[in-house]
Amino acid sequence: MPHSHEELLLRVRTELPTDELLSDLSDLFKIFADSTRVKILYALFESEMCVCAIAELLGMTQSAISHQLRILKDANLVGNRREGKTIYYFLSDDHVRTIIAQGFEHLIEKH
Amino acid sequence: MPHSHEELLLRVRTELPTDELLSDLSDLFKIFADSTRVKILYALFESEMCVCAIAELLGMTQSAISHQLRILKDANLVGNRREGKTIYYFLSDDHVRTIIAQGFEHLIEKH
DNA sequence: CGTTCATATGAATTACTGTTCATATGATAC
DNA sequence: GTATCATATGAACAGTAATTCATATGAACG
Repeated sequence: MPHSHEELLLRVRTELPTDELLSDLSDLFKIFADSTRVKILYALFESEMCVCAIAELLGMTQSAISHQLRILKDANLVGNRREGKTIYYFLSDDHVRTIIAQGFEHLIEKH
Repeated sequence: MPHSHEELLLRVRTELPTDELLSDLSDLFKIFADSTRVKILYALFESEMCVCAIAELLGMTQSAISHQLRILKDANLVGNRREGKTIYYFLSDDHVRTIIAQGFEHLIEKH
């Protein structure tokens, strides 16, 4: 330590959220940290889609998409409904849009 | 495929950003997808800090913090300045605050 | 010069994560 | 019932990523 930073450390420590909350926060961002999941979410911006349509859109196997949809659903970012044999997935709320849009803005600004 | 979804696929395909852009986007979120990095960024909300102060604050080794700071710097999320032997890190812009705040809002809303 | 302090870095290890493959579930139609 | 279609799931594999350890850089001070 260059010189005593005790006051700073104390102040920052009191302002810092709990480990649990910060861990939850990074867990949330983990979901957006995979391009397949981002593509799925982006696709659902337009319209609800069934699993096989998403798979065809992204050129990936049904299994891979299904695994990712489970992660998105566990995180409450998407919901689904059954219609016969087909299951349609959709965005569960508009927070997803905002978070992704925010990331996009940052990218664009940094060209 | 349950029945023809060709029109939908075509429409979504045209709206979907390029693979490269979506990949960049998930790469950006990857940086927020680790609790150590989120803690570092959150600490820097308050004030610029030297490496050893961050290490002490988080109770981690200097090496671990240094590795993570490099990642944050490569992503242009933090900058640094030297003052003698000490190197101070700081947030490079306010986009970081916005992105993290947005994530927080989502967490809080979902309790 | 050499020593010390603050930080950076490369390699190794461990832990995690995404995809594939094979198989299971679950609904419809016959 | 059986067959088929859409989806889910578990295990295995491969790639990635965070931390540790040892060491290197680089500045200040004697």
